Amino acid sequence: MTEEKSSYHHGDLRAALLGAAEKVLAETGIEGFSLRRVAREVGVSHSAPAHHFGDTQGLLAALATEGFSRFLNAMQARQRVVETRDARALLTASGLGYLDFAQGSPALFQLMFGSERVDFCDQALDRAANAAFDHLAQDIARLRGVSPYQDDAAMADVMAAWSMVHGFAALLMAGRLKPVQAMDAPAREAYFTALFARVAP
Amino acid sequence: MTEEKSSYHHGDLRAALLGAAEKVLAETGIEGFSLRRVAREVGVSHSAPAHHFGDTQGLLAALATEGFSRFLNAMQARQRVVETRDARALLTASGLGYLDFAQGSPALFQLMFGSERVDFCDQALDRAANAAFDHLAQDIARLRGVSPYQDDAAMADVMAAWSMVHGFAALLMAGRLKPVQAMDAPAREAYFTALFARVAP
DNA sequence: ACCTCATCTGGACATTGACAAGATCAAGAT
DNA sequence: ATCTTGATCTTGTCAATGTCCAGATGAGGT
Repeated sequence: MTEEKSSYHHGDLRAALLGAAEKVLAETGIEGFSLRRVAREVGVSHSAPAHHFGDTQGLLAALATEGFSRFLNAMQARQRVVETRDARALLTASGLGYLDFAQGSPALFQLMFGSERVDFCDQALDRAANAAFDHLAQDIARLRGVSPYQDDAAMADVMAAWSMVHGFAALLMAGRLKPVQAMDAPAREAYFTALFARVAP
Repeated sequence: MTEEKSSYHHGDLRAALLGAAEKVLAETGIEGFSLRRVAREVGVSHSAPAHHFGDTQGLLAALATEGFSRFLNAMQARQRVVETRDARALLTASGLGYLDFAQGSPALFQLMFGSERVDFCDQALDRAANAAFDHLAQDIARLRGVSPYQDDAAMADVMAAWSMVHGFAALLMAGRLKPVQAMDAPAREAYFTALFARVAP
């Protein structure tokens, strides 16, 4: 974190831009996001980001890629504090991690799932997104004892679990789940856990 | 639909702007949406929309309001073609209508649920959104025989149903439900129906 | 010492949202 | 018949933005 703004070359501008971009995204939201503002935040010229990310889509794609990585971490973090190795408890933990991420980084969550500004043709992004989803698939595989990629019923479990968590998270972030929004964090978790149990009976 | 561009006053500019706005939204998406482009589409000066809607947020709020109205219509339309009066069949029909709307107007769907550019403080918008959700609540009420607003278990059913449909629709629109996207329309409907049945056992 | 090339700067251009002042016109008041 | 009022729409303007382009800078290899 040592400040060194003497040199013409920044040293690690790409990482600095990504960090600033996340800050700007969290502050202004997707719609208010601006390349020039990100550049200002870092203290470089307005067109410096272009060299590293091409255009706005490029920067947002990189940001979303990092987002999916943290998204995966959030699910794994919840699983790490689970005492048992019970497959159902681990699946629920992933769901709670899913919610943790959405509530902790709402703008990033929205960027990853609800924006046309991200280009999923980007290979790194697609890989990161698939890795996060594969994690849920593995949870189902552990629960069912068979890989969803080889068993249609298990794949249906995956789809049901994804849809349920994501719908709950998205509606909550959109402010459309008023009865749930009135709850405090522990009550909300318990409520979600009960709902989530329906998809993996 | 008679063209009359002779007069200085348009006659029903507000409606014309709303129609053009929906067209522009569908063509360019939310991020590419532009007030000036809408004005151009109607053949009117670039700041004419401001008088009717204030600013961009105002127009999008009006657009989202109309969207929720059609959203409700889509669910009701599916229910109308149901032969039986079976409560479960009617709930499923609502879910399929939910999907119809999302797939038929993806940009509008995204505007209504996933954009910060819409101001839900707008009363008309909030009323339209609540009306659409109340419809699902009534489906559950018919199924359970008790109003969700008076019974916590029934409200949990509503939350589960909302989360499931919305998650399925949102992930499908985001291109994240690859196994489902490969299906044709009838297969997709059958698949969703099977998933949806889990939340109302 | 020189070269090469990735990195970063500064200027330019078209487009946008918002604002302000004025033009146009319909409808009621006198 | 003329005036007034207010809603509707236009024109001009400003700052901000994304993208492109030519050029400045300097690190690392030859």
